[in-house]
Amino acid sequence: MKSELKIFNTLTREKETFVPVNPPHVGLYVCGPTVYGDPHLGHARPAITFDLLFRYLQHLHYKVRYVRNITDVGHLENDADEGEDKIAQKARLEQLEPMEVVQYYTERYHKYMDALNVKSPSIEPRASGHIIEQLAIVDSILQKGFAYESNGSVYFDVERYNREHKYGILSGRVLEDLYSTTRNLEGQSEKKNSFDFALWKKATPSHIMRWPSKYSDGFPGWHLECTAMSARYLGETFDIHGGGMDLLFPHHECEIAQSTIAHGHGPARYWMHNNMITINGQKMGKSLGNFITLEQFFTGSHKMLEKAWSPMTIRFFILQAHYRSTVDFSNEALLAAEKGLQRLMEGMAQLEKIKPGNVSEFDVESFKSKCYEALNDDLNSPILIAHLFDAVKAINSVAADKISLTADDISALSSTMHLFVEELLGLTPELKSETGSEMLDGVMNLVLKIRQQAKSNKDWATSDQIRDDLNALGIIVKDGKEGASWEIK
RNA sequence: GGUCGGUUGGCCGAGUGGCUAGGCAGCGGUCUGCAAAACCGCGUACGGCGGUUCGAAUCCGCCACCGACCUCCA
Repeated sequence: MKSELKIFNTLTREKETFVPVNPPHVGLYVCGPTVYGDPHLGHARPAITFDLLFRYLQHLHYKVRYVRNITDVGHLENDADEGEDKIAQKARLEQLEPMEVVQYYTERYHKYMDALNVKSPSIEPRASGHIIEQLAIVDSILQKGFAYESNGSVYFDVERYNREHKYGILSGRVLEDLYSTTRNLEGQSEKKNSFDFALWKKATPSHIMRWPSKYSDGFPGWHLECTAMSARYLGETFDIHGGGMDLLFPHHECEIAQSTIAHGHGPARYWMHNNMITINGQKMGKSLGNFITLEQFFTGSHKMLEKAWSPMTIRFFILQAHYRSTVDFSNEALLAAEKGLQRLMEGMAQLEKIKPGNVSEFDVESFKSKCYEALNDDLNSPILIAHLFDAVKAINSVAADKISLTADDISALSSTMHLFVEELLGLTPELKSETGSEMLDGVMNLVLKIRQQAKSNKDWATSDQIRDDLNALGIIVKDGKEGASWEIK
């Protein structure tokens, strides 16, 4: 039941059974961030999507090498191959060495990915550390006649490529259409066609980030880094290439073209793309100025946020939608996610406390199979979560003495829940109180004991005062069959 | 304009040609000294118009609206 993972391959637009090139090894490459700004909600989506994939593949006993790059050079700010390098621009504006910018935002990115419980990839290579590999690919493509030099820069000849291979197989673009739809921008005279893309760019005198090459002192084109680094660490053919849908064209299309010339074939067998996060139905994007950083989410410091949202709430919110659907942000939706997550985590905690019975009235095996089926079906996390809630309902019913479960089944359910909730979905209980929990436990037990005594004496005034005052302090008292329990809001 | 995708009950969000998605919110009930929590039950939704079919939210066509990509963005 664990086998038969199906994933939607953008290349074929169909769900395909996943078969690795060299089992048990799996090569996974995901386009990482360009580190020139604080990580925002948009960064969380691919990170969490492919984190789930990474975790699941490992669970299936694949030996996964997960490469997620850090783009620290070559990503231009503006129009096609003419703008300022993003890192360089930020460095200029803040009067920093470009690598200071890179260092700072890389650390910020790591910090917030950790908070979201996103596992580190196996390798996190930087574009600037692979200039030699990138230049080798430039040479190779140039030698084979699919690129041309122009004023110290080297451009990929898309028209020539299209004559022998098909340009647009991933995105469904037709080159003829691009003639009319690609913008003709100022200063593109270096290129034969506007849709040609840079493999190597000659640096202007003011450009700080530059490396020597036989073409010019310059820097690599943006699309090249992924081709160079994926080939270096995963080989020229690897299993899965992932990224956001917005990278589908032109970035991934260009990668395929480069790779096809340099290596004789496209880089990956399966292409996976996560959809966008929207705010009020519109894509969240830097250029639109409507993005909310993760820090703002976690602290609530953004005018659109009604309150702070915890990392696990964000993670759960994202996992509650399928990765290929857009997910629309709103405070209301986040509140629903927060409460839902709480219910799930309380169910997990309740599971450790319930008492076994003689019979089982919840089919744990069938539940487990359904959970696997959900993930096997193109990582359908919302369906998985729906099944998890069915289990929570069963757990609560046992706690309420409505149904019963045998000790064996409780144990099996417990390991299944931990597997799917914590290990695979990566949802962990959040520490609500950081200090003095042992002492607090003792104090609370005392307080609740006194309240119980008051209740026994029908001294409702005292018992209610304890409850209400605790509530005002942020501690919720819950009365149950086995006595009262408490938790911090 | 071109290409692609979407339109599901108050909100979010799955989905298969006929069988309850799930969460949040709401309503009724059980439990409770009261409340909270928990449990039980309820709403009978699928953009519009046609078509295929015994039967369609699910297949086809047209229309409307929304979005993404076509320029950097996860």
